[in-house]
Amino acid sequence: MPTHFKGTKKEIDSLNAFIKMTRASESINNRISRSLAESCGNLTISQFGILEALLHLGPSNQKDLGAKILKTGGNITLVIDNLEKRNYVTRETDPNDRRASIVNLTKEGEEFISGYFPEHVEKIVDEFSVLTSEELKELGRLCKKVGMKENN
Amino acid sequence: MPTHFKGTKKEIDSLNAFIKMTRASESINNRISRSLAESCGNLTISQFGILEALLHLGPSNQKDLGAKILKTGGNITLVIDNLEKRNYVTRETDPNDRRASIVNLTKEGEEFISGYFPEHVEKIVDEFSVLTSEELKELGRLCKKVGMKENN
DNA sequence: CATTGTTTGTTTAATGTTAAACAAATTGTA
DNA sequence: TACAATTTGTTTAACATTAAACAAACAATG
Repeated sequence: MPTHFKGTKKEIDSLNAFIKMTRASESINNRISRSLAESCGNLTISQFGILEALLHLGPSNQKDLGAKILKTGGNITLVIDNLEKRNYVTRETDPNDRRASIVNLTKEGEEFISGYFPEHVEKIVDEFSVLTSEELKELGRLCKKVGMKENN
Repeated sequence: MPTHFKGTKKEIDSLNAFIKMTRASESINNRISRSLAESCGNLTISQFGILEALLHLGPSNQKDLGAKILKTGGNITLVIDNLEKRNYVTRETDPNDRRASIVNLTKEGEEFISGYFPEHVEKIVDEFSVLTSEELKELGRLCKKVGMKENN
């Protein structure tokens, strides 16, 4: 189902790449979302993203977490609020900059995310299992190249 | 900034591809969204997707439109409602299946989407301009392959 | 010091999204 | 025909997301 758009080769190829990338990404993320809701007490993909970031980056302020999961500041406030209610994270004010809150994983949050992460990885491996290992690397490389064009 | 996760090569490569694909897709779609809001009277990316589908597929029922833009039925109802308020589409009941509404582009909707589409395409071309034409095609091919794995 | 601008996080209002429950029309099967 | 199951669209409640306005802390410059 290529686009019916009549344009230059470059336009058609760009549009096709865009549509296919969007569809692939959204359908995978929809399935991951549903898994999280089912197996993890209605955990949101944003909440999961924050936990994941904290696990791998260590304590971080909300600004950095927002940049990491590509959400706006107001949204991060709510996501952290909800994670706090679950006792998965705590906030503490940065002594070096009292505007900033440093978000920390609690013991409970750390146990949850590190325990669930392998299962999450297996789901993703399964999603990409149609690609050869060369294709997988190439896909990563190409998406990185496109994603790097952040600054326009 | 590859993931700090320790796992097999396949796990790491899958996770990297997933993260990079998600980031690339979301950051591009965020920018497209913002453009639509600014230049098109707060048109939503879902609304735009529906108009685009109608332009290229012709009149379609809500079920098919939902499948096209990967949104749930209840959401399609609202999106079509909002497009109706803008006088961009109309609903008519399918004479062959009275459960179904066939959604049509109005003259106004058709003029809007076909007039704006070239500008939209240029934005996308620009987003992917960091790739060579071979890379562009390969990205499309790989995403298609991953996206086809719909049925699990 | 005072002022000005920036950064960080919060709040609010408007809207989008989903899942679940539902009604109506259709289809299949006995 | 009658009955059950499916399909299509709608409604509702709960929640996520954003942009905009805001307050507090910081930084820079006079």
